[in-house]
Amino acid sequence: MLQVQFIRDNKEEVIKQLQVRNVAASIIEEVISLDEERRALQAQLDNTLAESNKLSKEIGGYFKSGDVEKANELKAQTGTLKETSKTLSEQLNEKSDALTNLLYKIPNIPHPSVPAGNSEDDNEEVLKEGEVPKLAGDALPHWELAKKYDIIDFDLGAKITGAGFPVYKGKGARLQRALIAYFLDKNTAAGYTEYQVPHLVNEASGYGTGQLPDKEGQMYHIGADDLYLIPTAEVPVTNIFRDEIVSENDLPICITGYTPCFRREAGSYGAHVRGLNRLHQFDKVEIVRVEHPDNSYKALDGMVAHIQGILRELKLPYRILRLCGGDLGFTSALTFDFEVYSTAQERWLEISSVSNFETYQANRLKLRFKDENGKSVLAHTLNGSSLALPRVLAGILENYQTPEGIKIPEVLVPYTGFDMIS
RNA sequence: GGAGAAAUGGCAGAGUGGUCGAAUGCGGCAGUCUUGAAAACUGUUGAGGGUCACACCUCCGGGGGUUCGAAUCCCUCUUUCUCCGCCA
Repeated sequence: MLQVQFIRDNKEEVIKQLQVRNVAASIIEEVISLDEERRALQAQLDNTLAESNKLSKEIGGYFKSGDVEKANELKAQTGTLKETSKTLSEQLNEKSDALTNLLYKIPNIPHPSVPAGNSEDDNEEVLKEGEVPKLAGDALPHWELAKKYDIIDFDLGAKITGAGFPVYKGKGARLQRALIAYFLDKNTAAGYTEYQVPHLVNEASGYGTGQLPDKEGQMYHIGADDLYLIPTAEVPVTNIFRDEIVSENDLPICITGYTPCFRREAGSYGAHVRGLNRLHQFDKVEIVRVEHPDNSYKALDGMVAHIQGILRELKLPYRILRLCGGDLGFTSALTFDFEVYSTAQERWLEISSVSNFETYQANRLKLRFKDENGKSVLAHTLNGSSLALPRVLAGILENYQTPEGIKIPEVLVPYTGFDMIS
């Protein structure tokens, strides 16, 4: 969430910049007035407590010196102070909660380079690269290919669990494993440390990265234990740093991790969710960075370049989009989406999303570092997929299909142990 | 799952219901000494709110309670450790 202090100090600017995301100015006004009320109550409470602390000390003194009468006299005075402080702290809690809840509803301030816009149609294409292969007229979409070569079984997954939980078989399963290993190797070679993290998280972690409270319906919830299945590794990985103060020398912190991801995707249907296009469970390798604020945009560029490198090696046609205000994720200040061209479906598939959250997550997480003056400063957090497996797989199947079978991208052959699915 | 013990500052580890935000050691930082470093010595060193700056307030795993006053007493939750059971 945004920092109240920042909103207070930059009110007009905040209002203006949030208009790109259609946030009403009245909400900001409300934050400011709630904060004022909160601080006024805090001051009153503090004074009341100070008074009663003082009295208690005096009473202690009298008891020590044996002046019980005087002590009891003072004791009588504490009653009303106690009442007052109780009422005040109740009011204060109410205000603080109201303020926090309101702040939870305000999205991150977009970076100045974020274009205005309402939907994905307004995203700005910043780069397009790679050759779209010319396929034979009878080129198949990946779900047909999956069936033809018996490498992914959607019906079987539906039988065991439900729609959106595919079963990978034989070379299909091996290709998945190869991709995970390849991605992790690329990331660790680029300086990211590999982590294995839990796939279920508690409520506090959900709040830490901003999935809660507003995206509650997107996560699977285990009621009996009050845990959530992770929708992305971002949640457990970023929460490693919840309530942490790291040393400035430790920055940047670069972590990569592979996890399955679980998303309810309620309300999704139709042709766009066919095959691997949208799943309830899928695999993803994620990169997460904790950065010094001065360096975070440079780091974002570095992450974009890193993912470009992977896509070039895979020889997949892709493009990079700068998300517009309307399509930008709630917690992000600037996001680049990567899309791979699906030749058989003749459409672009999102395979990565790389974002700088600036201090938005760090403020919720209380993730800070000590600067050179010994002051605690909120760090910047960034993350990106490198990469999401299903759509990369779809892209490979569709773009690498030949009459003889599906060729395996060269860089993956050492990982798969075969160069053709036929 | 059953029985017991514990949770204190970056770490280790004291703490009697009343100047305890907390002894002491280690670590960190600054200084003295040194050509430099080490050692030694001196000082400093938790977080948040609040203020122009002070004052002041809150925090000793989380939440609640007793009390004029709680790190210290009570309840509850969580976590860790030991023993038993089960188990990849």
